[in-house]
Amino acid sequence: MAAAAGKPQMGDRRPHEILWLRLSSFAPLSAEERSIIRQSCAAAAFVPAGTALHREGEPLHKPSALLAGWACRLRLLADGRRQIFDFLLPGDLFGHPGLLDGPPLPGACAASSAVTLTAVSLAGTGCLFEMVREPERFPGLARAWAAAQARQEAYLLNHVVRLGRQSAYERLAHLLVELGHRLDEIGYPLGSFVPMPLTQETLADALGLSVVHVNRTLQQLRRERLIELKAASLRLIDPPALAAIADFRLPRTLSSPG
Amino acid sequence: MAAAAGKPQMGDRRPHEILWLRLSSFAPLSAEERSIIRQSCAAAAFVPAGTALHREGEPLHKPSALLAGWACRLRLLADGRRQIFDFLLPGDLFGHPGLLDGPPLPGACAASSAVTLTAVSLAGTGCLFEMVREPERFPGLARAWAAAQARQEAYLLNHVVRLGRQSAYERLAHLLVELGHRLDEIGYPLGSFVPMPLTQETLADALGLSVVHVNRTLQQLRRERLIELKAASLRLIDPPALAAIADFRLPRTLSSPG
DNA sequence: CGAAAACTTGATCCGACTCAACTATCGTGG
DNA sequence: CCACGATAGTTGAGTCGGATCAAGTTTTCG
Repeated sequence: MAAAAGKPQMGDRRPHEILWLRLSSFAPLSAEERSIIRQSCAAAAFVPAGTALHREGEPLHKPSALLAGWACRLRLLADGRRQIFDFLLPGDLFGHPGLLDGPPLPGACAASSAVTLTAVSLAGTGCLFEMVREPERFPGLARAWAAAQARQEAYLLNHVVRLGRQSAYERLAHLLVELGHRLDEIGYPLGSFVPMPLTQETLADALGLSVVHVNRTLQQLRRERLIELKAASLRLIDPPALAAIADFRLPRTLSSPG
Repeated sequence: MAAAAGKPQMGDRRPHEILWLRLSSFAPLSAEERSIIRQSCAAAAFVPAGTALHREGEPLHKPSALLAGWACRLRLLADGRRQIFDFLLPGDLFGHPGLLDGPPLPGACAASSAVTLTAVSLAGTGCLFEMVREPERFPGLARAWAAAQARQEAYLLNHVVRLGRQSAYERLAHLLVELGHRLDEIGYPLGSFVPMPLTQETLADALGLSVVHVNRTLQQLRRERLIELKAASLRLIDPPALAAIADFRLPRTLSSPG
């Protein structure tokens, strides 16, 4: 499949390009840093859908980056209920412990599991992450990393708002707009058809709803011509309207001209 | 022993001790680092209840530490709904941007507001935080900081689980056990009476419930002799039972012998 | 001591869940 | 290429947890 025909821009370019583009959108990177990134992506690992990347409570190994495919972080309750914390898209980093300090925090354990939702390709956890530990030598990488972190936390806060204070209708609108913006950042323009590999059950586990209710709510969004969703493909027909419904706010984590 | 009579252990010691104890529970600190902490706490600022520490979208200033009193991070929706993300207790750090990288991430804005829930005393945002930016020189401080961060994220994940997949009864049990453990760490033994300055409305805004329902659910917990709650004082009568009800897991973020 | 804030209580309503089919789509092997 | 089972999506009926509305009552504090 690889290219999937209709996909615009750099949906799935050379593995290292997605990571390069993503990180350099957070902070300017030197040529040396760029070459480190390329090197780190050279040995990308392929992982099938439904694989656990790490499990809650396990000591966490090296952090890594998603180059292609989707994954999520989640927790399983004792009685089988599932809660998804966030989604990992191409270009996203994960596996960070407390982060970029010297010795890698011994005894630190993952507070969540991570599972692939589609087939996925992972950056080799090689030199790249040793580098991040030397912020003086690689200031660009270190800053990009920290900014990506901050961004992810902002998304987590969005998620808390959805779960705590929004209706099913608002939650779905909010999440879909958020994903739309994230996909926009990695080359799928907002308002066009973008890949949406999440099943309704996955959406339900993320949004704290039942599958049945996710289904009905999606239909409502379709009926109102706010979204188009078929196969594994989503189009936000009216992003501003969706954002208004959901009280969605772009994370102004950093950069951004004005 | 400063004040307040009935409070056990080091509930409210000299300001710098709480921060010292807290941070050194995360990583061993050198004498030099300790003196930095003391210095930073010397100029503690007093802030009354109900004060905004910072607002969403504002560029964030220096990070700081709570030495006494409670605060919370929250977001306000357009229509007045409120969602509380987490609570800040004595010894907690806040105001972290993306964190401890070199130049302080220009353009980074707070993704949440922070408000004091009681009168509060804040560590002077002086030298302490300049120090954290030089991890090579102050490895203990840097690691403690990162660990505290990781811990806070783990609590945020707990919160997502509560909101997404638990009943009102479970949510309250879960939050109360969590607070119990956090208070235990700062000198209020688990199972004893501890300060609980949160109003039912605050609990409601944290747990995504209505005030009325928080009230009824608290009564159920009292009726079942799981908690005792009066005035601004809470006692977890049966922490294991509460933890079982709530499927509560201690964050094993780091250290801890085993 | 009075007013505001916090907490209770009861009645009613509704958003979302559950249960239980049923249909469509997808991948796979015969 | 089709038959098949499996996975994902759809639909309807009935129920319930928690919201809302509308009084109270108590506590706190100036």
